[in-house]
Amino acid sequence: MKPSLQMIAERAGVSTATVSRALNDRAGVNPETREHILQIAREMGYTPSMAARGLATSRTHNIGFITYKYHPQPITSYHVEIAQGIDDEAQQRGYHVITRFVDNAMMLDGQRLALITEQRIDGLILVGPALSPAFIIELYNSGVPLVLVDNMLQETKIDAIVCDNADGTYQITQHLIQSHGLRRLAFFSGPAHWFSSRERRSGYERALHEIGEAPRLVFMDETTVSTGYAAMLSALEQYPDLQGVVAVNDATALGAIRACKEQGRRVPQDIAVVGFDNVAWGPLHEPPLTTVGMFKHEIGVQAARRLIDVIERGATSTYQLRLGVELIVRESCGCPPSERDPLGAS
Amino acid sequence: MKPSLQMIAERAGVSTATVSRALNDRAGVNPETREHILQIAREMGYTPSMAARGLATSRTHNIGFITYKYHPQPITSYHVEIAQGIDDEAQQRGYHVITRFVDNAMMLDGQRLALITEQRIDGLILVGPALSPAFIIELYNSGVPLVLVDNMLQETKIDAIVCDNADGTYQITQHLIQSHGLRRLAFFSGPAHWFSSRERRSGYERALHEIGEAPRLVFMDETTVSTGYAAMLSALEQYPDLQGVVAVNDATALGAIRACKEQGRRVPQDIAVVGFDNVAWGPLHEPPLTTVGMFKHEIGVQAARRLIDVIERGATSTYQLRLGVELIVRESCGCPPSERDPLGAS
DNA sequence: AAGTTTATCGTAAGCGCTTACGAATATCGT
DNA sequence: ACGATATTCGTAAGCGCTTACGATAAACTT
Repeated sequence: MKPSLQMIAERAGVSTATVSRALNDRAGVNPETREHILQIAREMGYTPSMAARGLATSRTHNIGFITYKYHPQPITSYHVEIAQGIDDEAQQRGYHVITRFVDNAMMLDGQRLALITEQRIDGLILVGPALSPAFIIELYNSGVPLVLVDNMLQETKIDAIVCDNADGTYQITQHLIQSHGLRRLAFFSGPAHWFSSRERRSGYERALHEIGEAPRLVFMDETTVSTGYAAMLSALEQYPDLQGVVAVNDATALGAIRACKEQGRRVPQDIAVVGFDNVAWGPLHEPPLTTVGMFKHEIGVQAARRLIDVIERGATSTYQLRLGVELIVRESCGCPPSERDPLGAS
Repeated sequence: MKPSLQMIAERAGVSTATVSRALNDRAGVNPETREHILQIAREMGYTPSMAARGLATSRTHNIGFITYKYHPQPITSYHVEIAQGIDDEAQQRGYHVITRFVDNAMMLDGQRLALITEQRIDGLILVGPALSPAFIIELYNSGVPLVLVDNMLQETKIDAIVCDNADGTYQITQHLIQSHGLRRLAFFSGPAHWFSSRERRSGYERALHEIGEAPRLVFMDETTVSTGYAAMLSALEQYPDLQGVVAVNDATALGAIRACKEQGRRVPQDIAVVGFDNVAWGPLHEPPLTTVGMFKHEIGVQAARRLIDVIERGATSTYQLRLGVELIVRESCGCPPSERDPLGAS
């Protein structure tokens, strides 16, 4: 029989109210009796029933982690790392995370998430640029605390944690320009309505603008290996004198490189290709991928931290955090092999 | 104000008991009143509060998904695909999944999971071979329904969903033997106490035994790119006449290939290397990786299905399901390039 | 010393649901 | 037509916790 507040109260010779106060560190209980109660609770191995506490307080100590159900599977461990960051912070603060993958059908026509209507969660973290704005806004309007990750709805005032996408592409484009003397560079962009695509594109454009070069854009409706492959074929045709490609992410960069190889263009000698995300297999690829890394674990931690803060203390103003990124130079940009970390992190 | 059972009862002019019965499809309510009640519930957009229901029934409709917090990040999307399978099945049956990453510290000395003591979940799915048997057994003894994935405790009678590891390595080893005429093959094994390592090793050994060849084993204490790399160096030294390597998973296969390249051994011409897992970047590697694929999504679905069955109907006998695997022939075994699916799935 | 504040703790209601039990009514047998 | 059985539904208790409120006692005031 699992010990209840009731049982502890009897054993300690006090009322359940006092036990509750003692256990929750609330004022109004004598230090001695408090200690006594805690002692007994410890002995009996007491842990509160979250259902009961939730019913009484209408707080669950659960947070939702919503992400898009990519199909096919993306090639990255992106979500896992963010999820770990979230879980680390959540665990530390006594929360638990419920994961839900949503697809397009579920985002349609006001499908309220069961998570919300059943009051299973105190707040939600929405990850990725593929979640539709309509869906996000509807969740927002339902009143649950919300934090966006890797996405931002500019018009609204929804909290968001993103990495500095523009700075990332700016840095990596500059690297191609300054370290390798390349000028005729294309950008392979994802859907224009994706936040990260837009931002990454802007960083690339700024770098090109600074040297007075016209941007060369290729748009893809997804950001996978195959769309990267197709984009490269189209780019080679459209811009015969192309010197390099800044891809919106690593998966498309990889597809692009594959296309180059098949077309007899050597990477990086004939054409440089760089990505964004720093996926785990980047160092193992041939050539090893030059890319921009984001601190995924940290992003998760920050998202959870903000969400829990809002849940517990309420929100005053909007919180939109932009975390820095790191340029990761390997060989696909034209740099020589490096000694350090030839196998990557894992 | 969120509609409650109470409010529906008033509107319908019946008691809450009747509403509850109607909503839960229980017997003892007139078809007409039932329809009337359902109608009103629909109009008011009613969804039950899980906290209240949970308190009354001591069932949460939450299941836990516990996995090891690998560090560094593994190079595979393994967990994500399984998680999606689990979530798909869970969602369909009205369950939600709480994910928790555990590390060695948390598995130590009888740390009861808060998930259990706080009664947040009705059952648990434990994924991966890295969770310690002591930890698993303790959870098991606490009485929560349990399903193991990619792991199995032979002595106990804990439910498990695994893939046919032995058959996988048997098939792939046979492929090296029969299609490529190789005989002097090594197996790179993970920790011997890992279930999947043991099984995979046994398939390899069976294939070698059939041709009367002695097994060549190299043990690694982890199964990462770097341990694969180190294992290859050691194998080349130990077995100068080595013709091929069956690696316990793709990450180690990749590390092994990297080592070969650095040692001036061509893969697959001088030495064949094959893996297990069919990670997403396999087709993009040079050479494209020959490997064994498991149906990760299906594994997740089956695990969730079994778990929920046990939760709802109780367990009679042990359920240990072994799902088939598929041999995926690419080029690292020595086969010629294939036309189909050059970019892989994504 | 009487009134005022403060600390401690119990009483009891309530969170939103489920469910045993019994009452009322309807259906069936003969 | 009368008792026996089945169906429908309300009453009320209870799940394990929190919390407003009030009672009591202790510690201050001037």
